[in-house]
Amino acid sequence: MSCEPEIARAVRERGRRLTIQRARILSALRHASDHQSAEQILDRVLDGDPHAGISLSTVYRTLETAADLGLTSALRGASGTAVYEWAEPDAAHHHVECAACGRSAAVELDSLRLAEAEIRDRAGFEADIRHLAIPGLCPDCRGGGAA
Amino acid sequence: MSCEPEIARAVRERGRRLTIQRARILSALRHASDHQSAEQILDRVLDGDPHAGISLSTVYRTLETAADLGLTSALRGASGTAVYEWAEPDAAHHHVECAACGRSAAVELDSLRLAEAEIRDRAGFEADIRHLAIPGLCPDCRGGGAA
DNA sequence: GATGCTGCTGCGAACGTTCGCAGCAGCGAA
DNA sequence: TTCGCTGCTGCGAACGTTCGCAGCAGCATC
Repeated sequence: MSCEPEIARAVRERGRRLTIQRARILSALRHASDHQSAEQILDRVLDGDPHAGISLSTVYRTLETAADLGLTSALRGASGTAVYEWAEPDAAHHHVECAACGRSAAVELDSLRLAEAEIRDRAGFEADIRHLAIPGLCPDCRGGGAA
Repeated sequence: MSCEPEIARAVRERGRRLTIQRARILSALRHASDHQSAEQILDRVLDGDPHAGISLSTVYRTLETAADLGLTSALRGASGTAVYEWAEPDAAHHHVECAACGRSAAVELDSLRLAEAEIRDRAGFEADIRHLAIPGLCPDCRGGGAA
């Protein structure tokens, strides 16, 4: 886990305490290849160390804190289950999620950047669409279900 | 409640059964001036008739069914609590919700229509952004919190 | 190394929502 | 009007998530 010092620095630099739990949870998410639910992250942590004694509450709290710090980003879709990913500053993207099969895809959408500007102009809101899983129907489910 | 025949017709026309519960629930939402949570709707129904004996499960199921039929639209925001509104076909709009105070606003956004087209082109997904409360910070919370 | 502040944690309860089940009731057919 | 099919309902349990609380432990200070 070569990235633990990096995580430690990132947490402490922002004036937060580094706890064993935070290091384990963030490291697990850091090494995950794709979106992870809170429960999946806890499984990963306990997989690495069954005696870690980390609770699900702590996973949720850590992920929320880390999102505040800009280390992770949370993604809440129509399914109700939130998923989390390590925030790569370069890989700013948007997410589409199939309402039927749950499959998700990442897309880079220029029009959503426009939309954020439009929202600021019209309603004065500072919107953040990146943390949103846009519901929809994927090609497969669309083909099978409707036209 | 002059609109009950209208609701009855709308439900039956689409091959669904009209039950007392559905009529009451949809009528309550129809006469509400703004977004209502499932619990608020149940309160309204029981307020009109305390002996109605309608359960929260039925409210949720009815609202989901009605959304399928295009009668209502569900709106799931970052708060986790879903709210529902009567679907006015003319008033297609998008929703922005303040992550800090929960206040929401409706905006008509051309760029989100573009985004739907862009998503179709790039990912093949048929997206529906209208049923989404876009998280953000309202002018008040933005002013008080950050800049 | 010892001490103290306070931010963080685990526990368990509670929230809003969904699901499975057995029974009820709407609506078409007779 | 009666009958039967089956879609709908109420109940209660379960899900994912959040919250309050008391105690623990990171980190700055000495």
